[in-house]
Amino acid sequence: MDTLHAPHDPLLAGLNPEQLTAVTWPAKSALVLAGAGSGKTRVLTTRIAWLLQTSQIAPSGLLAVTFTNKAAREMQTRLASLVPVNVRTMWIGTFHGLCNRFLRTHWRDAGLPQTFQILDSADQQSAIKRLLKALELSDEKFPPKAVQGFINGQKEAGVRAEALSAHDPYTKKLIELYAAYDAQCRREGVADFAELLLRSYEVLAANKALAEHYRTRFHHILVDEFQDTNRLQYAWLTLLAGRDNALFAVGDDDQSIYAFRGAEVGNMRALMHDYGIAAPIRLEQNYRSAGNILNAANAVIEQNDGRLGKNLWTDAGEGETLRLYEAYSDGEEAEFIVDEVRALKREGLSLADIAVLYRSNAQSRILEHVLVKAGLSYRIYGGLRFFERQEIKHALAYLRLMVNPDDDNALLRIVNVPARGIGARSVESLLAAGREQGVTLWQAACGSGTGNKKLGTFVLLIDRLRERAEGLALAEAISLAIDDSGLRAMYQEDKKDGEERLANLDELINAAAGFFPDDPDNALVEFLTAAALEAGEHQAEAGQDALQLMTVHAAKGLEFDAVFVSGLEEGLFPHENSLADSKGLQEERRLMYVAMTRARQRLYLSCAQQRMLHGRSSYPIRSRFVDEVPTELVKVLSSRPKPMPINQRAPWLDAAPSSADRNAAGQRSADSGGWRIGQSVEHAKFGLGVVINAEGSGDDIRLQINFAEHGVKWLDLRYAKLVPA
DNA sequence: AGGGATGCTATTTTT
DNA sequence: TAGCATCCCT
Repeated sequence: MDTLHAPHDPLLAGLNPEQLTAVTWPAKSALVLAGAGSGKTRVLTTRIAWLLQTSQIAPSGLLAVTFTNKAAREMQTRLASLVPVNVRTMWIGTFHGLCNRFLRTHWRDAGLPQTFQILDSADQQSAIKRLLKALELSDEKFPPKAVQGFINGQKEAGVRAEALSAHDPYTKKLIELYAAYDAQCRREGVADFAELLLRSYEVLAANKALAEHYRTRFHHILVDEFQDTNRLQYAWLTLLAGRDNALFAVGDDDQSIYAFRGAEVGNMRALMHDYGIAAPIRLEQNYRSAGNILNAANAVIEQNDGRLGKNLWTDAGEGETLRLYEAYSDGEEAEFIVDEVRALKREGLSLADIAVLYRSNAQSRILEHVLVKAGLSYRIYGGLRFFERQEIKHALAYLRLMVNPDDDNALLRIVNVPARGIGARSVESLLAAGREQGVTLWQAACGSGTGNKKLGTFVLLIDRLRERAEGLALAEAISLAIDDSGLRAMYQEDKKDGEERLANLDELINAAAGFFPDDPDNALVEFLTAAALEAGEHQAEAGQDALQLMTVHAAKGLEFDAVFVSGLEEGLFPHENSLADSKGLQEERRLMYVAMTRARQRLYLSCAQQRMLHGRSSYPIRSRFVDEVPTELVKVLSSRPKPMPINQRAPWLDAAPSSADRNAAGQRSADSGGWRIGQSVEHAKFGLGVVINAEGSGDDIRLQINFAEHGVKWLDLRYAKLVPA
């Protein structure tokens, strides 16, 4: 590194000049354009450490915000290794985590119950469904997801229902729904994710003294992944920063891949404008990837416009060229990848250092299929997380009810789980009672008195649980709830997957035993909050060495020795839903950029000429992104002919026997009676090819096949020996 | 209360 | 194609 400029302070040793500039930036706002693999996290944590070490700020005077819990944890861990501070007491966390902390302190100002509970997306959706039912609106006309999107979108723009107006009746109704939903949440003492942010913002905006208090406190505000902030988050940050505090934002506009959920890359320019930042500090030296990979990625991202501008470089040499493989079919693409992974493994790479990336989750299926066949261990990111499991949600619902009985979502979830004779009609009348009296279901259940004996027993159960949990350690309280609610017994009866669910419930008790609350008297509320804000790892650690499979989105922030970017086809990557406007396409290109910059040494690009999509064969063309990579950086591993365009299908093909469907799905079948256009086949003499046309019927069928080595031929099925390939 | 039939849809996802 | 949600029936 640059020893000439590096001061003697060991904290700063080894930083390159740009990193050093960023770390030792004076107490004023800055935007750091941090390219992939440029040491972003290091800069962020080292700056905090430097500010502390040089006594420019006390640990309490600093606010550091990230998007994910993982990033927050990493920052805390690394900071703790640099300077002797208690990172737990510092305001380092996610936007939502910090807002939650704020609201737990200022719950009165925020008009929330002290024990308010947090709705995750699924909870929010069921709350909305319930609301739609209560208002007798068809979820045909008002799809819960759309309503949810509307509400969250407005909240993330900082807009309440009262501030909205519309002329068309549909939007009017949506606004009404938004208002009714918020009223419902208030009644039940719950807050959704966006609400945490908006409410915090509003409390600060409405309370000058409080805002001033925090502004006097937080002289340095640091933000990670700034390109992912939404409007509300930016407003919240600027509110806290005021005029005098330093807003130190780190981000990369080229890695902005979350516009679809409200991220505003424009916040980067806004920050420069609003805080008089003349130019961003650019971190362009990359410590991750070989030169060829960087040059390829640079060439692709250059096709975008409106960039702040950045060019990654490395002094580590060119490394290997990229490899491109064009397969006949999705199945053959998967086989290629698996073969190649095996070869890499033989060369000494461990599977955990290899990743297969794809644009959409559905693509993992075929890869899994081939991996299982090959006996390679793999790990797929995505899917159900721990706190999203049914049995965990059930258990948490009991706990939530103990803490806040007005939580209707929680009550509805478990009022009859396990079955206690409170069926649909009892629930209906309870809902009706609540609606009539304008109270929560719990209040209605208590009020009904002798009306429903079974409901009374349920109320008693919850009350007794609450009393008995008093004074118990967290893990014991949870264990008690699981036992006395009957959940444990219920899963003991369940032959199907009861065993696994019981194991998960025990895991929940374990998690509670290892949970250290800030305030022991408030352990249960804190635990429930943590469960909502941090739903857990995406999948249990596979433990052993396993190939990593994930979407490109999930790969952001990670790196691997070898990376396969698969399914590089028009319509898939870039995805067809993004092709309508250039904004969408440019986000897809950033996605490609993210994918490519995950690789340290070797980068494979692959695509297929035939792919099953929504149950049909499609014949995509190779992604434009592949062609945006300079050819001299790519070694083409295969160049096989594309199937001819299909102008007309033979009528009999559309009524193909079921065996044809199975063949088309990529499974080998002993019965090779049916063939499909686009299907890969193998011929003893001509080798591999693709069916491109057909004629005849019954015994007299002729197929036109495009062979890789021998070109296009017509074959008579009566004589030709063909096998699916 | 749960299982089977039916129908619809089909990116990306953290908190 | 397949996964799901919903509905209807037992």
